[in-house]
Amino acid sequence: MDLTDLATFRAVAFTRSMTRAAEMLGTVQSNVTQRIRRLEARLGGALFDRGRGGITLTPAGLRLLPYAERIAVLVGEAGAAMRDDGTANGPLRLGSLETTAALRLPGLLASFSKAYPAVDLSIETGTAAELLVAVRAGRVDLAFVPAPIEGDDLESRVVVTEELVLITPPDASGLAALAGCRIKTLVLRIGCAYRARLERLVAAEGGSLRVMEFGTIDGILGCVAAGLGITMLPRGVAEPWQRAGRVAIHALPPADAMVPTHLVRRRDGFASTAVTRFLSHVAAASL
Amino acid sequence: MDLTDLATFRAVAFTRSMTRAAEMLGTVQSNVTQRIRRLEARLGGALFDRGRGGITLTPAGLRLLPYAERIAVLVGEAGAAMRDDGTANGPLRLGSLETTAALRLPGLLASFSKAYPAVDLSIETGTAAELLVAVRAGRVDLAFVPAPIEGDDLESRVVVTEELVLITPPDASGLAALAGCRIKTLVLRIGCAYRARLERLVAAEGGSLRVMEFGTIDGILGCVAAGLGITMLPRGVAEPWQRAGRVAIHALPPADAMVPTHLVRRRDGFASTAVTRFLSHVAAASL
DNA sequence: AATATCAAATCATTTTCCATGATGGTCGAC
DNA sequence: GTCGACCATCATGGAAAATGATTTGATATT
Repeated sequence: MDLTDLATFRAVAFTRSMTRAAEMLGTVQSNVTQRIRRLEARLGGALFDRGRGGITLTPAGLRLLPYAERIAVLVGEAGAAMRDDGTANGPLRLGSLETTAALRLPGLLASFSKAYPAVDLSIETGTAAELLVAVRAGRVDLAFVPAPIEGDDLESRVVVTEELVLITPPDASGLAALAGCRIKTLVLRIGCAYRARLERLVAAEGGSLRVMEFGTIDGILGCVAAGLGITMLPRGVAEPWQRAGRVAIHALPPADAMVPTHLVRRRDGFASTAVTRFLSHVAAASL
Repeated sequence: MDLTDLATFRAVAFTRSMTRAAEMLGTVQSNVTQRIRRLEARLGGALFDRGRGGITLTPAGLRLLPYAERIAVLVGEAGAAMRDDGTANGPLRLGSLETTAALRLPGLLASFSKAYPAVDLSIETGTAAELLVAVRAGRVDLAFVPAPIEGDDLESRVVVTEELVLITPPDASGLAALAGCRIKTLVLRIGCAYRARLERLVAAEGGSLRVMEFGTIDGILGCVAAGLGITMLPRGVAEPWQRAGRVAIHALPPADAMVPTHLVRRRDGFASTAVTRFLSHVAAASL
């Protein structure tokens, strides 16, 4: 079995087309066909059903796919492990919620980057669910996500606890005003972790929600300031806007408000020196 | 990175010689040299120190080796997973203590083999520690080992509890006779799991041990019968010899005597249909 | 010091393998 | 029917791998 064959297999499974897999891999269709056929011959069974309108994985192919993924991840890590010479260098891929990125990371990354200039930091933002997928797939080394983390293949540590607050236009009253109303709420992304909390809270007060999705935090706050709706964000993100008098902040009952942020990583993944250093850097810094 | 390169790397690391690695792989030395050099060039660092009297792994090579092993295991399992069509067939590799193999397995294997004739059973015997290594390395699918099992990468289930008994020549008295004596004991292998118990027991009575190592259970029992020393084995193994009047069996206090035998497997390993069937077969059978 | 020995590196040659582009076949849409 | 999309097949040039012979280097032996 050849690693190139496995990569080809993954590409075909992903695109469900040999032709598209070929261009994804930067090669020609006949090459893909040949590799797949050879792989099938070697393994002694069909991996794809060639049918009308594209090709689909056979049961055997379905069983092989997760192994192909795991092997690909492992091969990538093998190279990283070998290259790691005990000094913190190379890439360090972080994942984070947009709010965490805006609120907590700038100072942290600046000091870490100053301490370890040889590390290439990169940050990917997304919802908690997306980040966990990325960690599991090995696309990011570490991710900051709000609890809870399920699954024993991941290892996590609470690094900071955010206080979520309700954010309204400056003239609105607090939580009580939610009762019975039909309120427009503004969220960052559809899968946003804070959204569920906001929905629960509003529902508990007898209100109901309409949701608007935004791409940026400033966009949300700007619209709240303009009276378009309400939102729920960490206190630190909203405070500058409050001080400017553009929005009002309303504290929530602690049971609803406190969200621990975990720094999570794959348990069986390779912990590069850069990862190790970052973990202790986070532990030493007070976020 | 090529899988063949990784295989040659493993072979060289294992044999600590390119020449011997070559013959292990069925190729020529120059080929091995070239592959290693190419691998080193691609990964950007030396894997071996070519020094006086053979070659040794560099730190980078040491870091790479466990990945090479894991990838090799995974590739093997990938093939098995793909081939598995839901019927129990193909190889099923079991590990067991010699005593368990003699006492518990014959009936079990006979009935399983009759129920699933397409499964190729093979058994490897060794000490508990050796068996756990074999399970972790993927050399065996399932192993029968005495407790305790440590590590959360393994999954185990108690399948039977053995009663260990003290075995002496027919004319000897029981445990009390150990006090203050210097006794020759007979064990199967140096790392034998029962040995530690025997030592503890004798030490508690104020005796001390000299150990003789044997290759077979019958060898041990024969020597005990001949008055050469004492041993400790599961009751079932010794009973035929007792009935023949050749040895005496002395029960031990239950706290020392009862040893649960676990059936253990890798948690993240691929459970072939044959493995699944064997597990339920064991659960159904009364050992 | 000369040399025998052993293992790895190097080199030239043969062989194998692979990517490519062209072509053919099949199925569905129009 | 014909066109378009898609995969299979085939021949070929080129690249990479395996091979056997040779060289280099280190070590032990006398």
